[in-house]
Amino acid sequence: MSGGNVCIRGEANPVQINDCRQKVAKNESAFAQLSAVLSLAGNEVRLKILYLLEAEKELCPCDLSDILGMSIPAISQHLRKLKDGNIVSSRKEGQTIFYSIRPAHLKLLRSFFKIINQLEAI
Amino acid sequence: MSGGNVCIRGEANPVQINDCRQKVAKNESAFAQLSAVLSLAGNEVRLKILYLLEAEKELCPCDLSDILGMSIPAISQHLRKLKDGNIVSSRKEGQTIFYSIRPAHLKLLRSFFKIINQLEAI
DNA sequence: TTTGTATTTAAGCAAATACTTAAATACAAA
DNA sequence: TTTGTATTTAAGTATTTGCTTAAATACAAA
Repeated sequence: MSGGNVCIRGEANPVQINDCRQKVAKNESAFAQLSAVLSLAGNEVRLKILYLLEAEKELCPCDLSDILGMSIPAISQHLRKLKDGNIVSSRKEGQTIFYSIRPAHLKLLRSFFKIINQLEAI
Repeated sequence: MSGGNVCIRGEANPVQINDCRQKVAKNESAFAQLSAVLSLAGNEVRLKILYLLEAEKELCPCDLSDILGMSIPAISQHLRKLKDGNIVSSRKEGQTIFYSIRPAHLKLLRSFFKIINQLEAI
């Protein structure tokens, strides 16, 4: 399916359409990368986890389970997705595993947390 | 399920846990609102649609279908989700319906587009 | 009115999500 | 070694998602 639904209407601008196609093509990889991060942060539980990790520097699955009132496996599976997406990293101390946000993602995530704190104020 | 998984380990700090619980409770509505927007933008097709709407001010489903090489109903259903989420609005001109980004969301979305344009540069 | 265009809606379906419970790891402590 | 703690993994399941095709709207033009 491609180019089969072109509108007949006069206003449709072939130059504009082509320009748009190129914009999309040029940023294909950027769209994939960013949408992956946004969809991870777009889950309410994971957004809370990230917010808490930023506030507390690091937390373990057990603490998160306790704070959010969710089962340990549920939390662990969310953390796995965040780790697979390279948004968080982990370190081991004894039998406890501490998760924290990867510095590379802090800037984007902080813009989200700022919005959360602003919404709270309303 | 609540408070049933408290870790036994010594480092677990009851004060910190309680502090976190309050932070989450205080922002409950903000988490719901923001995660809704992020999950809408977290779909690759919708992220492209939003990017194009910002660049072109407004576009119709037919144009978007043509640009993105997707069926009209598929595009229409994405636009409906964005409209239900109050991220875009529409105006009618003849038989064409033009969609555009609601000003209230432009600031957040522009921070995404900025990242896309930066990723492109790499 | 009849015909055609732009769009939405509905129904169906395969794949992805987000949980559950139970079992498996890894390792510290007794 | 045995026991217990923190965590992950696996399997099962209900729900959601994102497309498809076909039908329904809405309305402009002939």
